[in-house]
Amino acid sequence: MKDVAQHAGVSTATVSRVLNGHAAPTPETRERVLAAIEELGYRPNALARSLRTTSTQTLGLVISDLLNPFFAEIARAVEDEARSHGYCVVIGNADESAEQEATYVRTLLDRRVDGLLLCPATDDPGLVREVSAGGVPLVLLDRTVRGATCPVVRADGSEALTALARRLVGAGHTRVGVIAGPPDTSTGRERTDVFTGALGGLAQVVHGDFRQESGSQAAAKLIDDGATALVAMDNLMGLGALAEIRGRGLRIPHDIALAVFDDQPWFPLLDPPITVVAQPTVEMGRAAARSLLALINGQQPDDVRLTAKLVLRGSLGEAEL
Amino acid sequence: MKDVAQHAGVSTATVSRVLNGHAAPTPETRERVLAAIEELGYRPNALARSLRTTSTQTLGLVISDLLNPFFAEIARAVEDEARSHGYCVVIGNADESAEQEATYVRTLLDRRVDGLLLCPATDDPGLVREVSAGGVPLVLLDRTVRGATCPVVRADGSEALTALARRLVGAGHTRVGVIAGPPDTSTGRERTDVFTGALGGLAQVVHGDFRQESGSQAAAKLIDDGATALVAMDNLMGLGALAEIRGRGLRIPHDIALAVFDDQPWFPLLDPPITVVAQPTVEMGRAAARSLLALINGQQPDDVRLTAKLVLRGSLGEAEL
DNA sequence: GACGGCCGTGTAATCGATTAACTACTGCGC
DNA sequence: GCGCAGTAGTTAATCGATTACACGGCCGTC
Repeated sequence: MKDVAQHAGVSTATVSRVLNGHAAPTPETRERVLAAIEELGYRPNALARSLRTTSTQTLGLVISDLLNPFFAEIARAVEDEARSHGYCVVIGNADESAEQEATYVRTLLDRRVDGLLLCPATDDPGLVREVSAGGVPLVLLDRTVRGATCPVVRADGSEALTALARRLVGAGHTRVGVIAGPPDTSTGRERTDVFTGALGGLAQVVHGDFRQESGSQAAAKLIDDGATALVAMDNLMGLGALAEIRGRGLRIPHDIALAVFDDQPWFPLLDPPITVVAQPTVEMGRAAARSLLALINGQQPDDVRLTAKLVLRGSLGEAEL
Repeated sequence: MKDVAQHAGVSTATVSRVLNGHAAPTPETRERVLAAIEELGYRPNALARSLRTTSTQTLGLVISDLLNPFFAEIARAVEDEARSHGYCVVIGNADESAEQEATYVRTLLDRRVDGLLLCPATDDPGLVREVSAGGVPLVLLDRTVRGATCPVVRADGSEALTALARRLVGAGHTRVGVIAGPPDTSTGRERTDVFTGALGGLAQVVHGDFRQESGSQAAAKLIDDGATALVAMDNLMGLGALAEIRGRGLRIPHDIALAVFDDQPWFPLLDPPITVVAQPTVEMGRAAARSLLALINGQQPDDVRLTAKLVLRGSLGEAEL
């Protein structure tokens, strides 16, 4: 910056003013400064600027698993929304581990992100408190924690799950195997509670960990126990269940029905296409980013609750259509 | 930091030494400082530290599309490798747009990443030159550019594609539709060249843009032109082709054969499972991160060329088995 | 013609760390 | 008792920006 100033025959203050679009500098001075910048290929140091202004124009996003298309879509939406407001997003991959999640959150705080978007790995409010104590704007996404005091953005699947349960009962299923998420996550618990409640005793629950392998294992157990329908509460576990079903040579929906929480672009291409509860991922990501930006600007955004929809496609059998 | 120093009755220099594990401070002093840090909940400001040390312990990664599982896997692998060396990764999503790619690269440079990993959207070496001119360590990943002067990490699919072509010819296919990538990307061109060369005149090529929609359109055109086999040069275009095939009620492999470049976890679950050329994504990501770290440490890593493998699964028909 | 106001720039303090150079103290040998 | 080496800790410069305040020139008014 000093070089630029010297080159243009002005002080660094003037260079800074030109850079930040202040009213002061003469058009002529401005021109000289811009020429010098161009000539020297100068680019301002964002670190120094942030240090001085205490604003990084950066949002932190800590998600549970980048390989899960659900979170990838959310990340993408958050990024789009943030960018359109001049913010940049730094993504942290917690890998469904509370420990790694904490590490990432701290790293992001150390780098002074202007706000943080978090998909908490567990119910534990400890980390959320830590962030709040630091006074950093925080919005929870997809999942919440016990006694959360910050805005939460998530999808409500109750209606869709209730409708799904009704279909299954109506189709005469007697044992519905539920491949549930971890009981220490809000989404894991809530979805399972609503769904088993609506099934009224027909449900048999096995908990997985939101990963493919656990889906296969849970499916195996449930099939062995005589389940006539399987419902996976997350798309990766759904993939695992599907693999197990195929591995055993069972046919959907003839031998067993299947439904999955979270849609995927390839679900409609299976034979039969998979019935799902589809979350509005893009909306969730955008809404979360908007809430966080509002919080950063001193407003108090409300919680956002979007609605997940039941998409019937055929994997439950004719009964559904 | 001043607060901590005051609290512990020492100077900021001493606090800094404790923080950085310097030899100087007495165990007793160290203890007092750590206690003060603990008590005040102090966390060092990474911006200030980086400004002073000119090292951010951060790698930039600019990929073409986060929603493409191929890149998501790479990102994941890069992150793992980087983290294990104490580095953090900032991901930028270029969305297959050269403009957005340039924006991201500049943003990352402004934030003074210690090194940059780039999956270039096009062949154009302009951006690569810009980065090199800035003296920032750079490694190209998956794709290269014309006259690249930096290390490149990629997968070689020639062997697999040649074998694939041989199978198709052997099975008696007369018109093979190739859904190619953009001709201004190295992967798009190379894969197509090798494959059509090996097919010796049986190939009909339509270019897509590495996205699902373009895959469907290309497939439609090729099917209309009487293709008996379709090969998509990227997994998203493969997904699009599959959708088009299903949409027309065609059966694989009876009516048409299909193979895709890039594997996906759900390809084996289709009926029939899809034959693919599988790239070693995790290896690629790790290798790229390692090369970049080597470059940062002043070494001169070689280009890395990994091998993609043909995985036969059934979507080419009995001929393949 | 002198004075007050306004405008474009420059000077210098500041953000929060790191670190070279210096100071103060301890203890040892002669 | 004195000097010297060695060690623990402090002072202050520095990284590259932003910005409050000061300064000097120009113009209009009485």
